Amino acid sequence: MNEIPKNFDYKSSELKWQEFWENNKLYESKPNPVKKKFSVVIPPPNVTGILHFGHMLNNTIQDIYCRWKRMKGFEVCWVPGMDHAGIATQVMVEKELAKQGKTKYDLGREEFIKLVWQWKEKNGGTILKQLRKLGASVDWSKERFTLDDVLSLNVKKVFVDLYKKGLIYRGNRIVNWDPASQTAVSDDEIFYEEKNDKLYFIKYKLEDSDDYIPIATTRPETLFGDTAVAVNPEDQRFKQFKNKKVILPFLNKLIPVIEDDYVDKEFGTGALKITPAHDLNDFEVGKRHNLEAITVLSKDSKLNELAGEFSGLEIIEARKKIVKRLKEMDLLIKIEDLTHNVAVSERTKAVIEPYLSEQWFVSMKQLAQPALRVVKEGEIKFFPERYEKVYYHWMENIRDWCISRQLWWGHQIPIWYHKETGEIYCETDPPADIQNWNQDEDVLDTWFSSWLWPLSVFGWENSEKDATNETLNYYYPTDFLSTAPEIIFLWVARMIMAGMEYTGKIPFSEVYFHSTVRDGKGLKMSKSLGNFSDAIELMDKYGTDAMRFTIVYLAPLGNDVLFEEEKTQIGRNFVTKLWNAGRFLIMMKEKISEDNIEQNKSYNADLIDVWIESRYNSSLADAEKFLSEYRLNEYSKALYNFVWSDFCDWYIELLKIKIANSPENAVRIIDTALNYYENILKTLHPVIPYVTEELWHSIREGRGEQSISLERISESDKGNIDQKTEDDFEKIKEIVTAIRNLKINNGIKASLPSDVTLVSNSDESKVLLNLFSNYVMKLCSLKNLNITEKFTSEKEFATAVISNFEIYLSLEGTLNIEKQSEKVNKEIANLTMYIVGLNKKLNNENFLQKASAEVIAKEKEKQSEANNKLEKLQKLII
RNA sequence: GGGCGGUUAGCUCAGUUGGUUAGAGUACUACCUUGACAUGGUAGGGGUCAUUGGUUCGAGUCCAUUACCGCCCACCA
Repeated sequence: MNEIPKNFDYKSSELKWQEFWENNKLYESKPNPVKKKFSVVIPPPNVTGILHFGHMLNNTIQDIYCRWKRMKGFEVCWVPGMDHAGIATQVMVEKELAKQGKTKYDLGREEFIKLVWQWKEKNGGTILKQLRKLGASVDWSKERFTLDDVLSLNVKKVFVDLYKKGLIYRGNRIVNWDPASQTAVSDDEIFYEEKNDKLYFIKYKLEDSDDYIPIATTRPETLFGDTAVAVNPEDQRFKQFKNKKVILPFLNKLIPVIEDDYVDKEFGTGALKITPAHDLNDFEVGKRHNLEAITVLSKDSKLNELAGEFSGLEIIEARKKIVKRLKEMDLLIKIEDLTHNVAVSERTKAVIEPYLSEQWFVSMKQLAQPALRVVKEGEIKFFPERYEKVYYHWMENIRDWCISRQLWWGHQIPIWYHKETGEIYCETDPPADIQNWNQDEDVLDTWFSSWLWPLSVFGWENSEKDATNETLNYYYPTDFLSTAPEIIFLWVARMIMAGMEYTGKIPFSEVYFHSTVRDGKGLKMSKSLGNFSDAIELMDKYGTDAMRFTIVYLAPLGNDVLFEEEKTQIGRNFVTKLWNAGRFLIMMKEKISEDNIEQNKSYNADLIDVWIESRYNSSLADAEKFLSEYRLNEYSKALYNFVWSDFCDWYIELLKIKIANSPENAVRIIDTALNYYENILKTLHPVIPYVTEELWHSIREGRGEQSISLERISESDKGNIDQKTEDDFEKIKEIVTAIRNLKINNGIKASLPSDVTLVSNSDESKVLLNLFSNYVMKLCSLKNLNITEKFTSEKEFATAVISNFEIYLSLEGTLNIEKQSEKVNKEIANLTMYIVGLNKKLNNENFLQKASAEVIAKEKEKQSEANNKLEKLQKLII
């Protein structure tokens, strides 16, 4: 056997196992009707993506479940892949082009797309390499990309299908227009910025008098598109304007005064100009009152020909000039400062222009119904549960989905317009006489391919063939989805809708929304804030296992993870501890075989064996329970505590003594320990894959198994959980701690052999102690341990009381009487307070009447125990 | 503005249907280079459970209120 280094050399070992797993195709899955399956699809990261803490957490979680289920005997299939990420990718390539002083128009659509593909092949997919480093046990043979042929065909099929069902329509809608990239962006691709602006108060004169309605606006330049002035129906100030018309400045056009609840009486003047083509709310008002929507801005945010003398001007300049002219015409009342939120494009940072344009929409109401039902009826469960409410609210108020994007990178819309007749053709394949048709220029929203992901990765094709598609029928619906809460609507809800619409089945049964990873102060990690740690760098520095363990240990269900580099010590130290425990056991095993002492054939399990068996099964049961509840931090803590405290601090320490005491049982003892250690490695493998694999091979050297990840984790055996033994053991631990405590507090070196007398009247306790006296002596460095019923002595002793034991530590002249009695007095004081409280409770008639008999009995027992202890303590003082 | 979470030791979190003197890890302090591990061992100090009020024999736990933090939705011209 090779010398085992003091620390795990993760740098070389990680790569070794990662390649081993992949080259041997350990995680490739095939439908296996004999086994239960566990299938998961990865939330496809952007092809431009780089692994950050969110990915690390999310993929570690998925890997934990996949490895755990695999080791529980499931046929596990975890499908990896990437998303083409329309805007992100296109913007990235456009930036590269810009460095060469070129734009995409210089290349043309076809060449540009070629270039993006080249970029993808060369630079894309970094994140998949990083997933390998993370140890993700995905099935690489099933890797998919949302622009793969099959997936693209699915996208087209679904578009055509929904179009023919009348669920996709073209409409004039206000969209968030990004003037910089010249495309509509979704609500999720914009953010709001607080901005200081001006609020202009303008007179709109009545047609037949000199009276006017004062309106307030931040955007006077859009007045050319005004088609009404609206007031609140309850606003008494404007009653006389009801059914009247006002004159639009510059154009001298008459527009009606209308009443609508939408208008806030308190804001501005209480009268609002309505510009349906350039404001979302105005558009809604316009629809209610049948108003015309007049576009006065061009796509690059300049006033168009309707603006007369101002046409061709940029917004800001036009605004200045218009205000100046209004003032000259005595139509400007005043200008106020105003702070308000302005929508900004996430990608280009340009101010979003609400713009009326022709876009393609999916009608959502009908699709939402079944998707709402399956969550309400519990067919799909969310963790944490509260996201169900969020989901209901959104689904019940769902809006139509704008799916067209004015981009080149993505799935081009399968719609062709006849050059002459304008007729619309919608099929997956182009029309035969293609020269007479123009295809719609737009591409589909990236989420239009992602919402089919759980179906399309398994070869679904929306045809009769699906019924006999073994892969699809075996793996779909998937079992588990782990994702970020931000994309509950963008992605999760839509996958449920697509699943229900196309298969009548849910796409997954449980959804876990993982924590948001923040910095130590609770701020979201971002490059601009500079509080961004590089996940990969830290993996290199501390080891992947340490990072995986730490981040899971820190992630409570439903709360954020506050991550700081120094916290990585939790995982690093634990991995080291695990490593060294294994190293020690292997060394012991070697040493024992070298000693070559004849072994006893019969070995009877003792209390320590029963205890560790019980603790192992309890911990395993806890771990499983926490996993099933998605309480990952508790799961990792349960294992951490078992390994560190029970196994290393107590079991291994006891084992050293046990072997020294009975070398004729050494082989049996160390083999038992190694067996537990193997079990520990297995239960930890899902969260700490590399170290456990490495150690497992060290332990089982020459026995030919492939990988620990293909081993089985046994069921936790409730029958082997022995609460009585665990309680007894706690008593021993208490006594050991108390004796050590006495030594330290009396200035006796821990290693100095001392005499201790334990006094107890309980036969049961004495039997227990006698069994362990040898261990207690070693653990506390005693030269004598006397167990008796009565004890008196003239010598000086340090004393303590633990449950039904009195402990006397011989001081042999080192006594510190003051310190000693101070300690006991303090304990007596505390105990007395406690007893007073109990007495009060037990003398309270109300309590005796209303509390359950069980509770009362419990309280009485506490009382007598406390009195008992008090009595013993008082005796010590005298 | 509407909705939803959270607030327990310096920090990160547990705390079951109300019933011990509220627990753990970490950080801190002291001691220990004991033949796996100083990325270690042993022990110790540290909390009026955010506020106020209520229900109850009994509240960290249930109800209400306020404050602060966070998230989601909407975005007011």
